[in-house]
Amino acid sequence: MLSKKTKYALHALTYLSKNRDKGPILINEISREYGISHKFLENILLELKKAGFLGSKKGKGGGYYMIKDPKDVPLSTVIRLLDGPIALLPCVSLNYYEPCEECQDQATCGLNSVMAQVRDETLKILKMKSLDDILKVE
Amino acid sequence: MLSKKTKYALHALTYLSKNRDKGPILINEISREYGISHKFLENILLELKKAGFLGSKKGKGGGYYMIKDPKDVPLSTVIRLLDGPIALLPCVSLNYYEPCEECQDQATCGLNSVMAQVRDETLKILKMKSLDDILKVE
DNA sequence: CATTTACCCTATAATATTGATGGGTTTTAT
DNA sequence: ATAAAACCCATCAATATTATAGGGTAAATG
Repeated sequence: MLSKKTKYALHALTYLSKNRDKGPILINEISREYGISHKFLENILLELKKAGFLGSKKGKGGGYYMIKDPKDVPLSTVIRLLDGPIALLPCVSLNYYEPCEECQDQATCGLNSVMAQVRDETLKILKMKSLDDILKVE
Repeated sequence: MLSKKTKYALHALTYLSKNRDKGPILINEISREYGISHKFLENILLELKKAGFLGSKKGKGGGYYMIKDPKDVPLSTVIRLLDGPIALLPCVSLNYYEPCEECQDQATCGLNSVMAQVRDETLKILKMKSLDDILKVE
């Protein structure tokens, strides 16, 4: 399941995408819009900025704004950033790999190969689908 | 990510599948084999029994044993039983559906439709693959 | 200079999930 | 009758998640 953090991030990103022409947008505006606590959202937006999706401007008239084209923000990247691994097992995670303690031989582990398949199919979709694809209505 | 509970369940099931000819098998034997606490495993085996995968016999010479053919135990069923929903959003879960608070219109929600796709592809694999498929070596 | 607003850090608490434990009951074989 | 083992109940411990709060600093605007 996606965490609220990730959902909030996606909400914020879609909101900022829809309002790209309006210049910097206040944290407060977004948090009010979606009922997210100001401070919690602050952290999320900061992460999104550090990841290169958003820009920001301080001081009066400041706020956050999209840097990237929504088409260039795959859902997989957002989910990984906020939620971590997409894979169902650490031993099949591409970005957060860890060997599994129990299984002796990964190459011949039946579960490993099934979960690698699941990961591949999931990623195929989440990499293809971008922010732009969920903008329609939301 | 799969919980330890689910992983333990899969381990127990594969162990019992491999030893189907040996009659009832002690909780202790399985817990020693995989380093799972006896009590925790007890709960898991009980759930698997109630779900109809396992049978049990009390008293001396008792233990747990497979009832179903491993071919008839899809991974999706085991995961759902122990871990709950497979979907990434409650609003696209087939077995644990809940509407999402934020989104106004599910029919036109872009995220909903993407996650439904992911669910479908994931389920396609996890329904097709059974316990039997992960028995090879493990 | 004063105000605004993002930025950064810490801490806390409430809640949920996950994993583990302890103690006792019932069934069964010998 | 005794011992073995599943069964059942309650609770706790550890961890992660979600959210809130407070304090301040830095930059930009007017």
